Amino acid sequence: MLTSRQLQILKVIIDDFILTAQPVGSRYISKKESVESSPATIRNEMADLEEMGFLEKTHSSSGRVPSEKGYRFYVDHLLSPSQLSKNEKTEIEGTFGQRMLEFEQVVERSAGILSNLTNYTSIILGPEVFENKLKQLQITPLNKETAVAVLVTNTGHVEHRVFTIPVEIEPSDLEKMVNILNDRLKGVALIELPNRLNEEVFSLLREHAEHYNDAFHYLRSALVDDKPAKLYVGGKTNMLMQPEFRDVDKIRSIMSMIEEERDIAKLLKTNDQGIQMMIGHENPFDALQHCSIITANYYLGNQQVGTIALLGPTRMEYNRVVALIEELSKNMTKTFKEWY
Amino acid sequence: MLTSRQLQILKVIIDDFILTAQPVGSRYISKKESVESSPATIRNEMADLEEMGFLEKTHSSSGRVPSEKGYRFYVDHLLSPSQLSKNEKTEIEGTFGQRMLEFEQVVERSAGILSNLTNYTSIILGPEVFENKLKQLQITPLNKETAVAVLVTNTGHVEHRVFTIPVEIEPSDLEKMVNILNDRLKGVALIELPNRLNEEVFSLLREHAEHYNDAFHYLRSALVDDKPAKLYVGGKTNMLMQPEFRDVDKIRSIMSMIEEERDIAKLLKTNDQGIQMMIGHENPFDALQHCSIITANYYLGNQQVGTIALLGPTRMEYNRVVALIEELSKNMTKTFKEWY
DNA sequence: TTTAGCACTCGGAAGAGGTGAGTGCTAACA
DNA sequence: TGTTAGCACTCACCTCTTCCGAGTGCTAAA
Repeated sequence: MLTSRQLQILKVIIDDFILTAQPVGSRYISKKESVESSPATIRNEMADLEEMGFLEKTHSSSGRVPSEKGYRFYVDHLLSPSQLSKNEKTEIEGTFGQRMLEFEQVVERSAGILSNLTNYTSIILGPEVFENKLKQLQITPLNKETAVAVLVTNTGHVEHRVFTIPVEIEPSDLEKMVNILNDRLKGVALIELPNRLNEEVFSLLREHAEHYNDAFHYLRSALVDDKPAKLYVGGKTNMLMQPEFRDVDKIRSIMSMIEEERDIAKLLKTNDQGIQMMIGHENPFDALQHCSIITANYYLGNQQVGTIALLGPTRMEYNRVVALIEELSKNMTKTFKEWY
Repeated sequence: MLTSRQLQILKVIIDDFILTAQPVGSRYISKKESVESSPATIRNEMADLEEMGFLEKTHSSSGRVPSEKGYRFYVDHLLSPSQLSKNEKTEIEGTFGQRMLEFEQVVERSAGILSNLTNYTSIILGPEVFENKLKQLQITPLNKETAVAVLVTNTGHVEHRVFTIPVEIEPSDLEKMVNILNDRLKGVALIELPNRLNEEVFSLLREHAEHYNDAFHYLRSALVDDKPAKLYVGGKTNMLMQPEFRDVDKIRSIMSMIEEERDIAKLLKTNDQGIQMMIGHENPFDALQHCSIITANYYLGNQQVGTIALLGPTRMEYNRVVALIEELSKNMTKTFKEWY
């Protein structure tokens, strides 16, 4: 167990290193109000903390730097989420005070706020669209060969897909067909659509007109939804301002990963409640070994639909960031609740 | 006027510098097959070329490096667009050989091809949506207060906007209303919609039901289209591989500009036919002073709708890039032509 | 247990010297 | 008159050394 002096010293070191990115020395710590001891005593304590794995040295005669274990201990035991500053409050209230009607808008602005206020990169994982329920289907012919199917879901999300149609289809037939489809498919989850089409609707359509065999085939392909959850990224260039990422190669691997989307999306997809943190090697990706990721989920009603995350160096302002993310996920959840 | 030997030397220098990013010396040039003279002669010519402003030295005893004027002369007079390589051909044909139905898909893949094959950053400016003509309008109520308006245009583009509705509206009334709107607004350009609504439709709606005063107001706001043309960017991280952009600050200003979108969009918006090039300071933005931008337009029918561009260092493989962009803009134009 | 003192370590800045790729200039040559 | 060989010169870059200072660990005294 750590003594209270060790706790204090560890906290001072991490707090200071987060601010300056410079190794912290014993003399400097001794001058802090919160610590009374002399540099020599502090050196002894630091040596102990290093032995326990909470601190590291960059070279044999340098000051101390937090290890990943140190950060982990810090966020688990020493973290006191800070109050939001006036500036932060006004920015959040200014945005969520406005009436927003579109999901994308809320998410995009949230990502913007998060990256603006932190100088880190914000990543928001959107909802899995395929869980949405169909509210209305519309098919609009574009020319002789193609038509566009538009699906509006219960959450106000709009999907569209262009597909080929058999030449023979008549406008009036099409209308009939769309009516049947709407009648039978309303309320069905998008991912279920192709199946439902098979079971119920096919026979029904067949009764009402010819040539539906072909049409059916094409329509079905149009209704298959294989789009992954969308990723909203804010402040991509913020990473370039962090001193630990002055190295172009490091930055490139991180940015490639963000651009790739797939791995990041997988990483963020959790169902856990509250704030989650991954510090350095706690995530499996080489590119993110010097990064920390803080995530929180947001909800639509009681259902968790997406994740809001912040990507920064392991030397992250955890206390500020945690407060911010908590506040934002609350605001998002609240906004969505008002809609439904 | 330049002698043919000077032309040859200039070409060798630029070709080589584009490949290696290293200053080119006289001894090296003299060993090239295409040049017969001795290093001393070449030095004399190089001194002349420098005096004329086509070459520069990085320091007093370094080899020569092309100046922006040099590049400009090169692309104007020495450029022989290269044949596409087998690799390039298969990648393009592989993509455009598939049947693609959606505009976004074509543009996104084109951007992908361009950045993959070049290691530069590709930027494609989408069409101005507001010029599209309305094909079908649909309004779907989401809850008591909001509805989503979906607009399908003649190009298969789908726009949607959530808007507030007055509480009193009945489903059957809504259907009537949508029918009237579709009847009156089909074929109208999106940007014209709000006006048309004023002139013709308002009175018509009024005759058919009460409460349209309010509904009208909200609907109108939903039909205002202020979205700028969309930007499709591919290979954002490619810039980080160019040796001239090892400097994090340079990269940051370039990436911020791309992320910003507004200035880039303005820069790309041209009506000129054929390939356009901006070399270094020929563009007005500080961040892009060491970049070149090659653009070509693509067409929908005879109408120019968007621009396809490649952003790289001034030391760009102009001959390859020009051939590629030409080929791609042709393929895009052709694909779109088949649709309409 | 704490602290003062001291020798020690190491990164980083500054300077010196050497190397090599490249130049410009001059004078001889075809 | 244009071309070329020869040569002195320049400058980036590398390496080696030196010096400095911030910081350490250890020891012995308080």
